[in-house]
Amino acid sequence: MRTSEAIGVTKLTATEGAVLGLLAMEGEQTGYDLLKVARRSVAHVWAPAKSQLYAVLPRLERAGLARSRSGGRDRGPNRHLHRITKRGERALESWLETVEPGDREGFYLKTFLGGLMSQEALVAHYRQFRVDTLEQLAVYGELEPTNSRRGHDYYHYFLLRLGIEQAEVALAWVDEALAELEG
Amino acid sequence: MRTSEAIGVTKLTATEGAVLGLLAMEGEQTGYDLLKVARRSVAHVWAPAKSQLYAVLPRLERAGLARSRSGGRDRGPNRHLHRITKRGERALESWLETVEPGDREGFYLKTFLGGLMSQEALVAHYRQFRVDTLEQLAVYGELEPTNSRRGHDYYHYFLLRLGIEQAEVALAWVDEALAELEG
DNA sequence: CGCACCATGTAAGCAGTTACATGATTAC
DNA sequence: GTAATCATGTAACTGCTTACATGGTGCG
Repeated sequence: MRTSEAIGVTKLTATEGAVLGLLAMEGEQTGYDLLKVARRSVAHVWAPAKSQLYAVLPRLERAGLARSRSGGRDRGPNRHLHRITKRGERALESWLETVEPGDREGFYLKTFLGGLMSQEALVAHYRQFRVDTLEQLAVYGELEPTNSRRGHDYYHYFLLRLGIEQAEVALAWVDEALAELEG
Repeated sequence: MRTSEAIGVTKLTATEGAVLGLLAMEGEQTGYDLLKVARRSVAHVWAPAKSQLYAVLPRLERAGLARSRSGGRDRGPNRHLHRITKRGERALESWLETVEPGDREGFYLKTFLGGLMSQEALVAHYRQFRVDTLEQLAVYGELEPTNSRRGHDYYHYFLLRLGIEQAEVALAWVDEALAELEG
């Protein structure tokens, strides 16, 4: 949120984007509910700590991207129901459509919220992920022939193999996904 | 370093372990050199920022795990040559041999330094990684049948597939690695 | 009676990034 | 000249985790 109210769009961090995305997907929620939702849906991609979530919500509110109201309960601690604002929706859309080369976490998060963006934007993310994966494979391809398989290199080679295999699977996956999304 | 000088062993964070590991592997180094070494070796597993490295080195020194001397150069900024101490070696060994369930980053880092630990400790790390991978697969196995492939689930399914395929590759990889290490 | 769940947060520390700041040496 | 490399750091954030703190509700 450190930037550019001047050009009318607020830049979001991943945490902010994720929370706004959940609010957009799920509607008005308490912090507690957001945590539960996150844990049973995005968890393998993004798993915020309780303290982190409760820190982000007021930040979003101060920036005018979300608003909260005290929710209908008389007992126990005040429930704060949070919802995304129009400004928040604009910021979310702009964040969702921004492709960041090399940002794998961002890719997972944004494509998890794929239903909130245009087809073109989604495809652009997948295409960038494909490029990133190819670059990763190229790095491994340079490393591999320099590995002597002796001394410390013996141990490094195991990890190199895992990296290569993971990248190859990712490449096959992204090609299939692109075929389906663009097909 | 927040703990237990009382029992004689200092617990290390991942960053501290990684730096001590590099010092143990490469011998006396400047911060600058450590950065370069890290970038051409561990980079795909652990890639510290410059500011991070320069912050850790004095921390290690204050804890008596590393020592530095002004290195032989008259010009430019002082070169600080860092080396691991006996205490550092003990702390490193204890960190290396500690298996942390579910800590994938830690697994990568520690097995990268596999040459610095016993065969048994190394195998224990791989075995735990196998268990973690199976657990991950079990989580995906529960998620998959609940996915409707409609609405937002349509987008989540892509990520679920990637997760499953990555985990399957990891499982095959760890089995092969264990066969080689235990064989 | 105790435990799990609802619901909110604060505090403290490390992890990691980007930007700022300085200044010498070496190679083109 | 100027760019890269050597070599050191500081400042300011955000991200993320663990531990602390509080208090009501509902179930067995």
